[in-house]
Amino acid sequence: MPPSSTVDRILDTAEALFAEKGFAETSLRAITSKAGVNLAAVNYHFGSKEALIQAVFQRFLEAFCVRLDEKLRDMADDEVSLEALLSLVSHTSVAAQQGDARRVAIFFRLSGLGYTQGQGHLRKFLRERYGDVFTRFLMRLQQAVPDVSPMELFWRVHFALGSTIFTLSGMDSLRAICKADFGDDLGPGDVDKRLIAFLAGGIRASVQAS
Amino acid sequence: MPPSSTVDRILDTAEALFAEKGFAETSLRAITSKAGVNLAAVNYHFGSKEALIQAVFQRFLEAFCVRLDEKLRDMADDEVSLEALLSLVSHTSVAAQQGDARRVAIFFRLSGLGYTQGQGHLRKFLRERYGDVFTRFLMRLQQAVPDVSPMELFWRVHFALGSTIFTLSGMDSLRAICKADFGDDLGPGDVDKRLIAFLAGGIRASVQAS
DNA sequence: AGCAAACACAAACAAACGTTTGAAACGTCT
DNA sequence: AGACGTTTCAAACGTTTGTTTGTGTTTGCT
Repeated sequence: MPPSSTVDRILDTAEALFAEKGFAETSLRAITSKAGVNLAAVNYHFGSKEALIQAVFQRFLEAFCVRLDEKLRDMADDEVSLEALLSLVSHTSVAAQQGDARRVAIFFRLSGLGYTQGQGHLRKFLRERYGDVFTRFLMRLQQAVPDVSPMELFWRVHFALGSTIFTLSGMDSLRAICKADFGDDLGPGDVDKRLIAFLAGGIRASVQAS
Repeated sequence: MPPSSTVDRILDTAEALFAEKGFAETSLRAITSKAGVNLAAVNYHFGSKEALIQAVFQRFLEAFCVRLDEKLRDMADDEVSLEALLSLVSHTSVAAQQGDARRVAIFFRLSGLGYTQGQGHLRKFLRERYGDVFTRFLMRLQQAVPDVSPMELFWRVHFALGSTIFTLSGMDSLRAICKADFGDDLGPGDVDKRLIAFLAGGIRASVQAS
């Protein structure tokens, strides 16, 4: 095991508990006792609870953004479809978590919480640190749907982001309901396909005259 | 003013503070001091903090569901377009808050928090109490897009719900960004139009072969 | 071996939390 | 007026929170 497994155990446990209960609802004592480390370890290694939250985010986002950026550069100047770009995000998310679909869901759940909770100082942090990757992705999207004006695209991307975060946040519950109501047991990949089709349809929607 | 203005002042203040900071992050002391009432008033009038949260929800949802149900019955067996149904939700939300767009945003922000936070016992409460109105609305949607299978529609409605909650949760921030980046100062109505177009496009998207 | 830095640990800290208490103030009856 | 139920209020309750402290223990370097 790694030289400092305490740090990793804290990060892993915090990630899971934050996603399950939320930030404020998860105490350091719950994290440390479940992780099997001393209570003071959090403040020793991370400084504070808020710094822990940022560290949890950063660990995923770093991996995700690096991989996404690589793939975007690999595409060079190729023309890529809207669906391909959306799938890219999905696949990169999964790959950045070493194929663990459960952790992908956890991360998006965290994103949703972080996006709405916490006065947005987390959002500013993300924008400053990974804003350029996001901008690069946005330009690719614009190439894929040249008929949609930049401002329209801005809004639609955020609409799509909402769907994604919301869906992946509660995917387990939704899949359970789906199975109960329709008898269809969908895998995570099936949901992804449906979501991407929905998002592509929305982003491509013709602008209606007002 | 009403006979019991204490209850209303608590509800109003709690609604705003919950939306701003989240449930766990908002203390009863913050609510009561801002509302200008005694700390013990919450437990006296509502019983507990959790009961307060439910009361805040119920006040809006009751008004919303009653109005939505009325409008749905008024439509009788008319054929209504998908866009018209989505607009109906939007207009009903605004009407149920007496035209106060700020409070509509607050409510959707609360919905988003309630949907992800709190182990879902709030979601169960909503489903039990207002599930039939939701079902009735869903049947109308199905009529509007008969080509989409029921299960597909189930998923797409939840995708749409995610977009809506997420967007209206952070609409103010997004509008500020939009103004800064594009110089376009959109009103809440403009965002609604764009959101509805996006949702309609997504819900109507053709199912792709897998 | 010996020293210093890094880490783990139990214990305690002050602050904030939701909730309860008992008495004061209020309005409404007969 | 007096008595009653309702509401308000300041104060305190017992927990739980994040953080800090002091003291061991381990680790790596010379």
